[in-house]
Amino acid sequence: MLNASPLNSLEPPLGNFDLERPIAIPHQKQEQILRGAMQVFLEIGYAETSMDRVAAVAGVSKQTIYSHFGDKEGLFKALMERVTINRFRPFFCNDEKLNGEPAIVLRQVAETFLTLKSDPEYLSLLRIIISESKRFPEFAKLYTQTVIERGRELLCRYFDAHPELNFTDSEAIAQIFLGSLVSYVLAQEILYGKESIPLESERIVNSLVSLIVSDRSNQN
Amino acid sequence: MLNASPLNSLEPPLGNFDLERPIAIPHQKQEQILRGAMQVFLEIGYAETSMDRVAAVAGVSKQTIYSHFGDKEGLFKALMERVTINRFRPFFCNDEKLNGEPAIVLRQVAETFLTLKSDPEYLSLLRIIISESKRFPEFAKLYTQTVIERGRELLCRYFDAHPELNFTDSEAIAQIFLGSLVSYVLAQEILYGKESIPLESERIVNSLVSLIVSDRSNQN
DNA sequence: GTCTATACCCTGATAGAC
DNA sequence: GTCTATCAGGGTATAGAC
Repeated sequence: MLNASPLNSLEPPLGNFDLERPIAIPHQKQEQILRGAMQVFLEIGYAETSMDRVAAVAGVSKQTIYSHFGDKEGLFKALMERVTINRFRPFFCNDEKLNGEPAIVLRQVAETFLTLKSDPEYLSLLRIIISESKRFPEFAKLYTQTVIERGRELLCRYFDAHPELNFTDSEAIAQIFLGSLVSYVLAQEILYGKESIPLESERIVNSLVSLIVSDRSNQN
Repeated sequence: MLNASPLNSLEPPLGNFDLERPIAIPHQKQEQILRGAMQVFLEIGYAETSMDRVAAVAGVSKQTIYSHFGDKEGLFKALMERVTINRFRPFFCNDEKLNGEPAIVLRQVAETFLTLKSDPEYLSLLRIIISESKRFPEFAKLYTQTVIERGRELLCRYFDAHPELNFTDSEAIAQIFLGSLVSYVLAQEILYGKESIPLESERIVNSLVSLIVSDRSNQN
């Protein structure tokens, strides 16, 4: 089994991704294969995806895929590592925005996050990460690290810089803040909530912000 | 294709389940098949599950399954309908608990919900509903209806009966309350957050309750 | 390096005995 | 109703020509 692709050769042990490491630039054929693979895997999931279909969509022969990525699992891993990190890393890296009044900053964070609601690629990616979380736990962990852990850290830092918010456990509050947004997207989009129990983003943002910045000065 | 099983014969159009309709009691063989099917489907997902394996686990021949449920899709649908409704319906049906002081009632609701965190069957069910939400949207909708819609309704009714909470949009608050719990379970258990960024249930419950019951009397 | 052709396995589904 | 035996098709992966 060949394993000399730039994507795999320097790969750290599973579940121990280095988020700061720059993504290796693959050769042109590999890029072409990965683009096709992304389309198919994200559309129909791991088990349903056949290598024939990936080859057809990517416009290469099956053997070419096998020589570059070893087997189906190798292809999927290479794809998911690239796509997870590339999609989510930029999202929580712009620290500079977190300055200003809580009501305004938090509203902006929430609204930025909720743009994902109408991003089909993000929705497919989230679904496949959950779907394959048992077979490929490393990508579930990678997601929690890149999105949840980073987001929580950034929010925590902001909360701690604003003692007037009066939080006794800023980590938990950050988790609640992000979690309510994640599950709102999940329920409305992936679980078709918008078809049976629609609820506008704006209402979530308004109520969430008002809960967070509410005056707690006269409480224990 | 036979379709005379009690589970299917009276089935309403897909995506239009009647939550009040009592579940038909299947014959003994059907029960036996469904138990085996549940084990396999919840463990490894729809696409990976083979009818051979279900037959082996259930202790019947493949043909017996086919004569009862028609095909793989029919088996899965019968299973999911039963298991989704049976697992979730009782959860939000005990209205009587929702009486008393907000801080106490809401804490109890949250704690009850979070018992699901250590319920492997619930976790598998949630994962497969999300995994198959594209192929079988009807069960995603069934889930949103039985869990999210019902839960939101109950909470809304409680909130509206307690104007001192000073909510301008109790529906949105209810969504945030339940959503933060759902996503906490998702992140910690299904996405292995507890291995990399553990956070105790108690902290979530404390902060969530304190956010909700916080004094908003001197705000717009 | 990339292609065509193919080996070999396992799948969902069926036929027919009892 | 339930079983054993079997079919046709499509899956991953490989061999060998160029």
